[in-house]
Amino acid sequence: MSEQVDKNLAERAKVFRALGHPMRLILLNLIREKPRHGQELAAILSLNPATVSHHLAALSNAGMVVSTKDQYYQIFSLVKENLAKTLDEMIYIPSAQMMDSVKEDAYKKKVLRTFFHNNILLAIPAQRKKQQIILEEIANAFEFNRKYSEKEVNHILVDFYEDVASLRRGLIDFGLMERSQGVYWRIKKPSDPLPESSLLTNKED
Amino acid sequence: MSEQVDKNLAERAKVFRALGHPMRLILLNLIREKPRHGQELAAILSLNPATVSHHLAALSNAGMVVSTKDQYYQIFSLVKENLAKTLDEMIYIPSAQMMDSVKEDAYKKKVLRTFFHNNILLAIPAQRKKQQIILEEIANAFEFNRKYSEKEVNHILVDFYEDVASLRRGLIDFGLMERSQGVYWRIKKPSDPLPESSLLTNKED
DNA sequence: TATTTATTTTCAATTTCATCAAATTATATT
DNA sequence: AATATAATTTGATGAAATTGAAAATAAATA
Repeated sequence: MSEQVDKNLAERAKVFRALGHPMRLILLNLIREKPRHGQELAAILSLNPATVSHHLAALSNAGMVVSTKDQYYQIFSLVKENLAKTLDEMIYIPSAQMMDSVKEDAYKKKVLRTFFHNNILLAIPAQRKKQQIILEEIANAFEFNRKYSEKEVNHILVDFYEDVASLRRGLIDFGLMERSQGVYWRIKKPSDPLPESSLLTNKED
Repeated sequence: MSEQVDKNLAERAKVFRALGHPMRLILLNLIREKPRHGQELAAILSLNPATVSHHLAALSNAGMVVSTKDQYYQIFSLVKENLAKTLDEMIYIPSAQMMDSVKEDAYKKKVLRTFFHNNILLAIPAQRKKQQIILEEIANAFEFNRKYSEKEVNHILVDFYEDVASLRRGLIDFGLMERSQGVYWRIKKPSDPLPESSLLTNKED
């Protein structure tokens, strides 16, 4: 439940962050006039195309714009529905959920501080609740709607912790990722079931 | 005119940036329930008071909260009026002003790129229009609603450029700062008049 | 196939932000 | 005065964001 809010919270913050740059506000207004492609926007703003691409990616990740491909043009247009809310609505957390959310947040932060240092996992926690927290954190290194080979998965995981096999299995067990014939992909927030298995018990893969 | 928009743009972006952090969203919701002081908020969130202070300063600078002093408590409360707008309204720039704004922005960026490197002023431009741009940039290093001694002013300016006397005089001439008996303060955007004097002509101070 | 055009990704340099400890400022209490 | 409490500022450190050059993709066209 409070999970839901927390998740939401991070996502709301992401929207605000995406809007928190003057150049991106100009981009949105140019796109509002009519859908445009990156090259055009870069020309208008006399900006490096790569820079525009970065900005558009941020806006796209936050759901403020969508793009469709037309020939070799990527045409960006505004998602007006997502701009209809007031700041107030974007910010609001029902007070019933507040304390849960706050406590959850404080607990998570404590666990992450304990088990991570400089983005490196010091050890795999013994408690499943804590495993869940650290695995959710690690899962964020993977994008949604993308396939990863096992090699790619390992490459990402080894930066966190040497025992990539345990991490990989944990991500699957906790429903954060799925695998089919050697291909992995991230899963869109499961309904938070604690799995039977623990990362510290059955070690085979 | 397009100045007006640009200025606005930066300010709007600042509001979004202030809202672009999960912790600050929680802070706003806690403050919404009832006005609170920093210590209380820090305790609830098990956060260092200094951290809370920084967050509240960001929210305050963006106009999302105000504070009143009561004994030695600084009580923060929500500015609901500023949360009533939709994202759309916050973002919108009338298309008439768009092109002006864009051109202005591109020009400014070009001038700043030419005359600054790593936040250091390479030279004082000869044209007053460009002087204005670089001085406005430098003026941002000073806060509003604060007094600075000449020593403090110099200390800030010397990081930009050795000839602090010229910069100081420029800030005054262009109406970006005012001085009275050795005390300086920043001025709230004048109506952009180009002064008669140029930084490169009369050099006495 | 080779070349052009648009876009994205990767990498590196730089800047800005987040966080907390320590020092400082301001007010209240003894 | 000395002590206690709240808040802010400063400094250090790590994390994240911005930017653009260069390389990699992808589609169109000669």
